[in-house]
Amino acid sequence: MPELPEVETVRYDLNKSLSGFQIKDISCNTTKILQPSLKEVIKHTKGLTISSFNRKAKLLIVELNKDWNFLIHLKMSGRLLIRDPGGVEDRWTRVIIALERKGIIKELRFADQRKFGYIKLIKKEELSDILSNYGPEPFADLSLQIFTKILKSSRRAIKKVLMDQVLISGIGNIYANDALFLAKIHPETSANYLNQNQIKNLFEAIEEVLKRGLKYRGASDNSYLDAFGKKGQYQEHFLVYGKNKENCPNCGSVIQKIVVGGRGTFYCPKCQLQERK
DNA sequence: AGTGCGACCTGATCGC
DNA sequence: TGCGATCAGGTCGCAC
Repeated sequence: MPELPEVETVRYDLNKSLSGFQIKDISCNTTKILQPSLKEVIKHTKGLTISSFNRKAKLLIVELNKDWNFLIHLKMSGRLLIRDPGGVEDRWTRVIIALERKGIIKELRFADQRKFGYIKLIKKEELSDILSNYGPEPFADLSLQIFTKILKSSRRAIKKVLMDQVLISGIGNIYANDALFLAKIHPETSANYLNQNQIKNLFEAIEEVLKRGLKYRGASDNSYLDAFGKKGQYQEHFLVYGKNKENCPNCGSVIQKIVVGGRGTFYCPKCQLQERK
């Protein structure tokens, strides 16, 4: 679930709340989530201070004041929670990072029902190599011109292209569905079949749905919670995602569910006409 | 090379 | 009611 708007919401709040905090201790009850190992991570990071929280695509980057970064991926069910020690329990807590700043003690907890997510300690110098595997970032380096080039170079279904992190950063299943609806494009249309007008509409639709996601602090259709343990609200504003058999908000037709790239895909058969596979 | 698909996990929900 | 099957979706590794 966590896509660009969800990860960005978490990043923003963590950056505001936990920058300048020092790592006092770390615990972990699910070995593979904390990499390379609890022992190694403690050895290199105990006593370091968090400089800032950054983001690339759906990846959260915690910059420490020495030569280290944490890379955190929430995958489907991961949560990062700011808590007071001894306060509420969070189900599925896997890693706890104990933090302190000017006598204030906080915990950053990583909770993940399905254990797909991870916290990985890397050397700062490894970062640019890792980030080079991700495409341009919407609102930053993805321009209409670059977007056009990306679509022209692939015959794959447009929805798969939108969700391919190598080509474009940050778009997942929810926002891909809603952006294609907003642009009135069928999700299985070949990317390189779209004309310039459609490309422009889609480019603008992507920015629009991501902006809505950010405005509503993410979509909590399933397990997503923000850094304070609160739900986002974008699920109240879904256009077609998850609305199988409901009526199209635009024309009233019945929304269809198909599978594209192994993912549930929702569209209006009237507004988003199939053009070419 | 480009593409597609199963595996990784768990819990909620569905169907019989 | 109870139990097994199915579904959810981000990314990696492998197969064609």
